[in-house]
Amino acid sequence: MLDIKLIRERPDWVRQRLASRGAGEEERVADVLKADENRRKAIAEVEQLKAARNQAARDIGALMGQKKTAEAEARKAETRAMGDRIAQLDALVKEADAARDALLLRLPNLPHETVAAGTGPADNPVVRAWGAKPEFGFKPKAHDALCEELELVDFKRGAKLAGSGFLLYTHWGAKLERALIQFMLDLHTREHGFVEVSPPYLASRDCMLGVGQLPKFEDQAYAVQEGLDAATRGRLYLVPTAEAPVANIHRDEILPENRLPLRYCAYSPCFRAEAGAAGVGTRGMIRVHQFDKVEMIEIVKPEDSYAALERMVGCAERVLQLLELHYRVVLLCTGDMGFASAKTYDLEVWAPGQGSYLEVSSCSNCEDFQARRMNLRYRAGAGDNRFPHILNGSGTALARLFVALLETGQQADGSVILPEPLRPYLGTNRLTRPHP
RNA sequence: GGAGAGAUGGCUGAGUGGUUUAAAGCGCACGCCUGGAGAGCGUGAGUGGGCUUAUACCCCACCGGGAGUUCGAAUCUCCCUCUCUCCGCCA
Repeated sequence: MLDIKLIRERPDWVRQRLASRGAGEEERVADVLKADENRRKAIAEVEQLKAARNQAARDIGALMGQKKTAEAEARKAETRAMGDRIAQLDALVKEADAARDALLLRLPNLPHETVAAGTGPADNPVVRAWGAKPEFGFKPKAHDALCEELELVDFKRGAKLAGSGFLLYTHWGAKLERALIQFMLDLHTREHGFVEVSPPYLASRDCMLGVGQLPKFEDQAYAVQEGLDAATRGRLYLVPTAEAPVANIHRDEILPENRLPLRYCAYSPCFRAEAGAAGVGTRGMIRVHQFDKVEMIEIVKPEDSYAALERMVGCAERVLQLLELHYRVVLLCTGDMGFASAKTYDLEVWAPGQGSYLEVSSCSNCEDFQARRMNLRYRAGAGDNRFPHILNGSGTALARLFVALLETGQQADGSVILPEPLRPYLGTNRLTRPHP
C-alpha cells in the first residue's frame, strides 16, 4: 500500500504516477485524502477526551486513597458520561480507519520512473534476447501433440479428475516435471545464494492481503472451506503463487539490518481460478488452473532493490540459458504491470510449435508496497525502522517451460532431446514413447 | 475432535481493580572510571498513532487477538487464535 504521508505531501505526483497506469486510479486520491482527514479529526477529538478521563481516574484513585469517599463518588458521577461519548467517538475512529484502509488497500503501486509509458502488452519494450529461434528440417509439432504421442500428459483424464485446466502428467512427463523443479531449486540454492523453503500451499487471508492478491482479485483465487463449515470460507486460499506465503515469512517483524538481503526460493503448485478465460490459450497446457513454479523472493534495503531486480532477472534467465531455450526479456510498460509492482521484467521463451513467445517468468520490484501491507520492517539504526523492499520473480514457471522444452527439443522421429543439465535428473538424454 | 495448562518488553520473570497507567535480573547503548579491558557507578533505551520543521516536548493506544464490566483493567467476564501435556482419529 502507498504511504499515506506521501499521498498527503505530494498528491499531484501520486496522481500523475497512478495515471500512468491508465486505469483511472488517480481519481481515488481525493477520496483517500478526505478519508485521511476524517480519520485524523476523529482521533484528535477522542484522544483529548481520553486524556481527560485518564486524569479523572487518577484523581479518583488519589481521593479514595485519602478516604474522601464522597468527593470520589461525585467525581465518578461526572466522569461517567464521558465513557459513553468516548465509546461513540471510538466507533467513529474505527469507521474512519476502515474507510481509509479500504481505499488505500485498493490503490495499486506507483510505477517507477524508468518504466516505459504504455497501455498494453504491445507497448512493452524488448530489453534483450538470448539465443535464436531453432531451425527444423520439418514442421515442428505443438506440445499437445507431442504430449499425446509420447504419453507425457493425459489431458482427457486430467479433465476427468478435476475439470478442464487440470493436468495429469504421466510417465516421462511426470518425471520431467519433477526434474525441472529439482534442477531449478538446485541451481538457485547452489549458485544464486537463495535459501530453499517449502511453504504451506494454503495461505491466510492476511498473507493474500500482504502481497496485494486481495482485496481486489478475490475472483482469481480458490477460497477453501474447512469441512462442512461454510463460515470458514475465505480464511484460507490455495496459493496462487509461492510469493503469497514466502513473502510473508517475516510479516509483523522488525529485522536486524545485517540480515538483509534475505533470499528465499520455493517450489509450489500455483492455483488460479482466472474466471471466464475461454478462448485464447485454452488448448494444451499454456493456460491452466494449476501449474508448478519455483519462485524467488528477496527482501532488501531500499537502496539496493533495483540492482537486486536486475540480478534476479539474471537468475531466471540462467535457467533458460542452461536449458538452451531462446528467450527475450521485456520490460512491462506502465499499463501492463501488476497491482503491487513498481517495475517488472517478463521473460518470454520461444515455443516453436506455437510460433510464439510464452511468458515463463515475471520479476518484480514491489518496493515497500507489500512490506507496508504486511508490516515488515528492518532496523536501520536506533529509532529508525524502515520498510524494506520486496522482490519476487518466477524462476521459472512450469507448464509453459515444459511446452518450450518439448517443442524446442523435438526431433524428426518424434522423440524429444533433452538439454544436458536435465539428463542426470531423468537418467536419459531423450524422451520416447514409454512402450512400443 | 475432547480434557487440562499457558501466552507480559530482546530474553528470563514479578504483577488477582488505583503512588506499577509494567518491578527485578540478564543482555544492549552511551557516559564516568581505566594505560586498555573488566568490575563498579550513572544515564538511556519498545511499537504505532495524534500534534509538530522535528526521530524535541506533550498527548493517545498497545501485556496473544476481539468484545464486555468499571470513574479506572496486564489483573474480572465472554469469544477466538496459537503453544505445551494427555486422549481420540488419521497419512
